[in-house]
Amino acid sequence: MNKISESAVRRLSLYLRLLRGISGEQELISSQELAEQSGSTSAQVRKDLSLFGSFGQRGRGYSVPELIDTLERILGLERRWRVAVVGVGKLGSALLGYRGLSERGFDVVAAFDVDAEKVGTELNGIDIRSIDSLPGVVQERGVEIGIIATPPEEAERIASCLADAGVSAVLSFAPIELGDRDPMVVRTMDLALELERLTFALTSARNAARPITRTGS
Amino acid sequence: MNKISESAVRRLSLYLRLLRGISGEQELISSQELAEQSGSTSAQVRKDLSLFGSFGQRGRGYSVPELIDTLERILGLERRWRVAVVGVGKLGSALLGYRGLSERGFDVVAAFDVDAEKVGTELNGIDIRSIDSLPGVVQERGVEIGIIATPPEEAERIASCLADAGVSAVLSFAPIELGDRDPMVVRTMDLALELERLTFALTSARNAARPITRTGS
DNA sequence: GGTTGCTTGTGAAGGTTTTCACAAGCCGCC
DNA sequence: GGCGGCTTGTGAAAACCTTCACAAGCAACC
Repeated sequence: MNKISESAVRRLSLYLRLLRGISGEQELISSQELAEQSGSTSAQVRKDLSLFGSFGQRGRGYSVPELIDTLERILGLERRWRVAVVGVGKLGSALLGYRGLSERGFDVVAAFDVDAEKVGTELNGIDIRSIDSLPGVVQERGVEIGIIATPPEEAERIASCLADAGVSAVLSFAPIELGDRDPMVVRTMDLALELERLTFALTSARNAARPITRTGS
Repeated sequence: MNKISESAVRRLSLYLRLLRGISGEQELISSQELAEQSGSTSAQVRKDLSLFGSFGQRGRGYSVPELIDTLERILGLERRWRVAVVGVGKLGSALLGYRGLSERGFDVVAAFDVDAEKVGTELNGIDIRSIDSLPGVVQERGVEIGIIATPPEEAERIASCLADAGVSAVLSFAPIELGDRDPMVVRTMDLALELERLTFALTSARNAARPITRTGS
């Protein structure tokens, strides 16, 4: 199979989310409609889907339930995934209670923290365990994906720990670059970086008028 | 000025974060070093920077402090930005207490919620106000960026409300598509969508072997 | 059954981003 | 001052992604 671009995958996820939202209300959907809802173009939608096969009916459009099934299959969502949250600070706690995860097929089955005060307590039905017990718990509960919500200083160590424990993928909220740990897939979400993309957009019009020059002498 | 791609902006933010991390330890850095740390290539680094001018010294590399200044200028970070958090649930509370924001130049100066129980209380030094008072507070405190951390049902209304109040940009955590509200810049962070990118990566090798076919008859 | 209207799937064209490769330029040393 | 080692900045090439445009195919209606 050809390599699928990151942007295509992102759009496929988006289509799926939109389709689930209209499921039941509508039997068929055209690439045009899906394009409007996703802020894309109908050609793009068709191209994205055609990367994986032919799912539509010419003259009619795509069957909503079938397309949902297909996209779930493509994205690996025909089953649920077991997730562990590492770092039960404010962000970690928020994630433990986030319904949006289980609604989309992700079950948080474990939580870890270094803080001895937290270890042993329970939050949203998940017992908080110490980092030391991570390898054992990951194996027992079949954790496949880790979410790192620790301070940045610890993220590197936690990533190694998760990799050693056999976790396949990690989503990190720590604003540091985590080195590759093949075959574990790592992705970082940096909130401030996303805000910086906004400030760039807000500022770039102004910069266009007065080009950036070096500071100092 | 030529249009700058989203991916270039993302990388520039990343370079800046890395440079700040080594500031003081090192006077000069080569595109090669920056590439290694950011998981890119030296040619890419040089191209990204050359989009805005010539900041390096041939044979030596880039001055770390100068490059930090330059990147801050490019990204619009030579000044601090005033941010409001809308929705003080678990995620919103986590954001109000997140030091990573102020460290990177973003000051949370206001917080809003619909819950009458929360309105009037204070969290991390920020008073929580009702949504009704949003337009006034936004204007008084000069809020420029909004962060939407409400349930998805409310996100659309809040986005309109922020746009009407004159906020220039919004980062939303609600997993729904927010329509364009020109000239307000809107960006959505969907946690589950990021996890889906991971499950796609984990699954795609398998799918390559047995192509996706339509379900049903 | 033929005609009309609509929508998919897809080669080809067009556009954008990344990579390549090298001249230009800086530094330090002899 | 000239040479050698190193690194930038940048055209050109390659790779990649998006848009275009149209044949192929479905459905409904006469």
